Amino acid sequence: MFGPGQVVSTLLPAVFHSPAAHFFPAFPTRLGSQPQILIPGPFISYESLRNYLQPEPCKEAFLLATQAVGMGPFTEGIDEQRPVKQRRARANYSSWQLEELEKAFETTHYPDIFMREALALRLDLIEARVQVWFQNRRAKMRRQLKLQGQIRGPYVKRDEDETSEKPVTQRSGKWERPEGPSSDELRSCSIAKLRAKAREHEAEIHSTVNMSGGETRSQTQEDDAMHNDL
DNA sequence: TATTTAATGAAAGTTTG
DNA sequence: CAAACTTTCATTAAATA
Repeated sequence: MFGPGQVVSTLLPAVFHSPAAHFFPAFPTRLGSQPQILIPGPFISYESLRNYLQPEPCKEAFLLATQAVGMGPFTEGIDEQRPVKQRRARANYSSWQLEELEKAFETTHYPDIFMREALALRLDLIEARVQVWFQNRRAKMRRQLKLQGQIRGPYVKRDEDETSEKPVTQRSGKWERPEGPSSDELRSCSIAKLRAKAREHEAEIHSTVNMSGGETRSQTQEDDAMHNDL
């Protein structure tokens, strides 16, 4: 339906960080209170969301591109083989995004690709950010549990709620759909492929589209402003 | 300045083609 | 078997109290 880049092409970072960015799917909970303009999720390309916060492959592509063209502040005085790898700008998630992430975390500590994608779409994030958030959140939980254990003594039963949860849908590092077979697996395969393709394409896209931009800054301040306005 | 937490990279595991 | 995915863990660094 959408070729990668087709939708994105007009959505330059500058546009994306404008208030227009907030036309993207908002929360049902938030929708309850205020009517707002929505663009249905399916009309937003995966790439566009990824572009929203640039993932690493984009950056690399960008670096490579700027190097190739011989432009870019990045290349000056830099060891040719090792271009300075800029760290991604730290995202600053808005309170409503964090709320929803926390809610989701209560549901499961190990969301599968589908849940992450859905969540990402809903929160105007890219799936990679959601994934990283969950990783860090689990790390935080483990830290807290450990601390708790130290305080309470050797064996604290990881009692009740989700603390007793392990990678439920996960088997030693590999994810597995709960319901298991057939169509789900097929879908997961195709999604993985799509995502791989998307990555390839976004590299191309960004090598051209992103010349002006540089790193995106976190959108969430704007989000907050916007959503508080609502 | 200390704390919190997003981002990164390495290592190790599984599945798939 | 390599690639593509996941995980944890340790670490770095930005934002903030």
